Amino acid sequence: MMGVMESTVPRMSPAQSRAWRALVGIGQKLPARLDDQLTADAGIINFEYAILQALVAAPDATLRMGRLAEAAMAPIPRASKAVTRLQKRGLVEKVACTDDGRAINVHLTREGRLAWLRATPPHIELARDHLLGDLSEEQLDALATLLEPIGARLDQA
Amino acid sequence: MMGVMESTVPRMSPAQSRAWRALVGIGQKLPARLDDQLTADAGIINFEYAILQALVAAPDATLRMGRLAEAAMAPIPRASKAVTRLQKRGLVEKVACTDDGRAINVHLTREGRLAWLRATPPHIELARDHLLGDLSEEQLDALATLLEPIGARLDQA
DNA sequence: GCACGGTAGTTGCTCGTTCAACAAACAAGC
DNA sequence: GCTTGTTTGTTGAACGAGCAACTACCGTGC
Repeated sequence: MMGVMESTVPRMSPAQSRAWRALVGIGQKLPARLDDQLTADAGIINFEYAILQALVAAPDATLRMGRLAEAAMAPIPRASKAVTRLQKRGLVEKVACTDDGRAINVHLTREGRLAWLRATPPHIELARDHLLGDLSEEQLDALATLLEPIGARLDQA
Repeated sequence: MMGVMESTVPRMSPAQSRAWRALVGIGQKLPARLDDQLTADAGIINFEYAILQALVAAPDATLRMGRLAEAAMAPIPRASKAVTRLQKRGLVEKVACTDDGRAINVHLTREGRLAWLRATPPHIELARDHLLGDLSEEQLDALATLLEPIGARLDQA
């Protein structure tokens, strides 16, 4: 009976399961690794880095909460709490918006920019040199071309 | 001054940053997607599925806690808590080991096997058909060959 | 037999994420 | 100028992960 039941379970081809395993492995280990590097070098986690990054790239180093969440590809509550954390550490400040009483402008402080500057070189180095370092331009393109459609499919419900 | 500071920040080539973005996107979205599918179909999260999977593949559907943690590629405390959760839901049972008083044998119950059977087809379908579906055998091999060294480098401290 | 170091798991605490509920402010229509 | 509905963020509670104690047990050497 057990044998009968298990025989109905669908299977993947060897190539599929190899690719799948590799993919899942990335999904498990990459986020943890990014957090480790950033925590060690700047005392922030990856998502907080994404927030600083978005602010660095923004005009006047300022972004409304909603836009910030959007730029960091996260739901608003998550951004709101992360901003509160960063504010307590002085990396960011919240400024009430005069145009719209509901809105909050998040502004990168000098401390916040310094943290970003401290975090970024090792971050790039990890990505570029350590993880992608030995891939040729063609391999990088091939990798991106293979992954992008998968990423796109992950977005649809 | 700001310009001077920013000019010292290292940069990635276009191909590198494209591949990097794709990779990080996978790392963010894939785990969440797996949890969503498994929660919807069997009321478990991905890590709990990994535990059931390891037990299904084990002789007598039983594994010592430590071996189980190893099979699920997780530290022991994480496995311990997950097993306790699964036990409370009746998917797994803990059996004291007669040989070694410290050890705990984790055994898959009938309920647990049913949950695995319920979860697996949609899980395979998501991986194989929805996410990897349109890749040829050659592309799957290429993807795995590109990702595996990256995964390996993620393991080293 | 006992003391010792090592091993197997558990538990407590902190932290970040999620989701639903909430408050506050805007905007439109009557 | 209210009221109703919508947008913008915040907050509270529940959950899982990580890490450092801690307990309990094994094994070795004396």
